[in-house]
Amino acid sequence: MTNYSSYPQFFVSVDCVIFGFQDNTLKVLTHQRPYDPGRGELSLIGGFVHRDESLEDAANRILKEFTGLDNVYMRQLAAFGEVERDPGERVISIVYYVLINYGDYDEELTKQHNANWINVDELPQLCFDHNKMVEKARKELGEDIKDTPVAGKLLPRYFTLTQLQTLFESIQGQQIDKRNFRRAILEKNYLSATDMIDKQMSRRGATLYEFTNN
Amino acid sequence: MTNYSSYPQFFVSVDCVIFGFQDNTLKVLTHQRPYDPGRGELSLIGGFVHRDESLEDAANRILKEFTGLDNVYMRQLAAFGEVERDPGERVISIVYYVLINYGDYDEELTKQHNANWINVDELPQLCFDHNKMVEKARKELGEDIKDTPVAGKLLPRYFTLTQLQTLFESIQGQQIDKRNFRRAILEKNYLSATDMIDKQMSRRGATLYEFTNN
DNA sequence: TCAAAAGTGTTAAGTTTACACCCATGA
DNA sequence: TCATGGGTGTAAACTTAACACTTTTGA
Repeated sequence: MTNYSSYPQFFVSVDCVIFGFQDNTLKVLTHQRPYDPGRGELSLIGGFVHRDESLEDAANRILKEFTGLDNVYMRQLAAFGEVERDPGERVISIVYYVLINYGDYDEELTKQHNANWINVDELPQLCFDHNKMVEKARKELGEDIKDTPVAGKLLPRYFTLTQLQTLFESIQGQQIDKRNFRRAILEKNYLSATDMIDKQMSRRGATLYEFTNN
Repeated sequence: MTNYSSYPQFFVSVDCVIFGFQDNTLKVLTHQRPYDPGRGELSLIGGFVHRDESLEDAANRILKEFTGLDNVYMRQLAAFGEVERDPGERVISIVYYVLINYGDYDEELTKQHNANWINVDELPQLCFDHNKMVEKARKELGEDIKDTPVAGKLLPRYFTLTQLQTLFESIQGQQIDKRNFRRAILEKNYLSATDMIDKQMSRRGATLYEFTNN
């Protein structure tokens, strides 16, 4: 028979680095921690893992609870397990990074949770080791966006190439040449042009694209 | 006051995918699981996290216990947390991949633990989700070796370029052109030639190299 | 003297970067 | 008609890939 009972057990939480893109800026969803320790400090969206759910299920449940969203793109980033990372009790946290289309989340829910989007480049101090989590997630996202079509997860279904380029620029933190960007991204064949034109940004109007095999 | 006490707690283990390179083959250290569930099945080297140690400390402790080695190169790979991954109890496992020089480990210790090196390409079924762990670790190692000097961790201090190339080939699973390989690896400037010659493999002898800033 | 592994350069193909002007439109 | 963002091609630099012969030496 199994007998692990001489070993210690731990609280296990899931923290989500939820990225959104708005006003040409990469943002992270945070909220004010509603309980001690660290009550009132800024925190990533997280919660404890339940007995009957996998880590990924937990992340999905928490995400749904805070944003109303289902079926969201997420990837596990790392486990954070320093002994004193949570000054209250020993908690081991599994971190996911999550990409959502800014337009999709349920504003009522985020309000209820005191959740707010903060520019990634202007993050204040977050509780515990959450700043490290964001930093790591951002680095990872910067890699992933280069060779997988994840950028689409941060945009509405239809978008212009200029929007997409701005997204890349804000994730990578550097300017990109317009012609080179367009050639490169179109060559990858994840995009298809629609016959719609977006006139929000220019008199001339820009072709709207969408990701195929999203 | 902190009060997490309404949340469940979990056993947390660390599993190590320990890679070694011998006979021109990439190998993984496994052992026979000494307790139920899965007693006698092949398992990665692992153990439970203790209360007062970080995840990385746990990995180091376990590594020392099985191989006698300290200060070993390791990186966290992922957390595995499916509800039923361990058929005995719910256990969340944090996986590290570890690179050691095959010549360095303590053979007495590995014997005591029934540990054995197995060719990565011929792994039989391991217990639980351990095959997945190895697969993921191998993929990761394949990436890391391309742009960081981690290959050195799998080799003795002094080695020939042919040995190094064979190591790359066995990690990447494909042949590499000798001239291109040598040029590329030397350009990276992690290696320095010694004035020693290795005559094990050829009459002529091959220059021994070492990694700088190991 | 020969078998076996070590060592060594060049060319072509492909990829990445840098760079500047015309287009279409609504106000 | 003009201001604004949309759209387009080419050449140079660099990187990667393909390829074959000579060297050294111990048996």
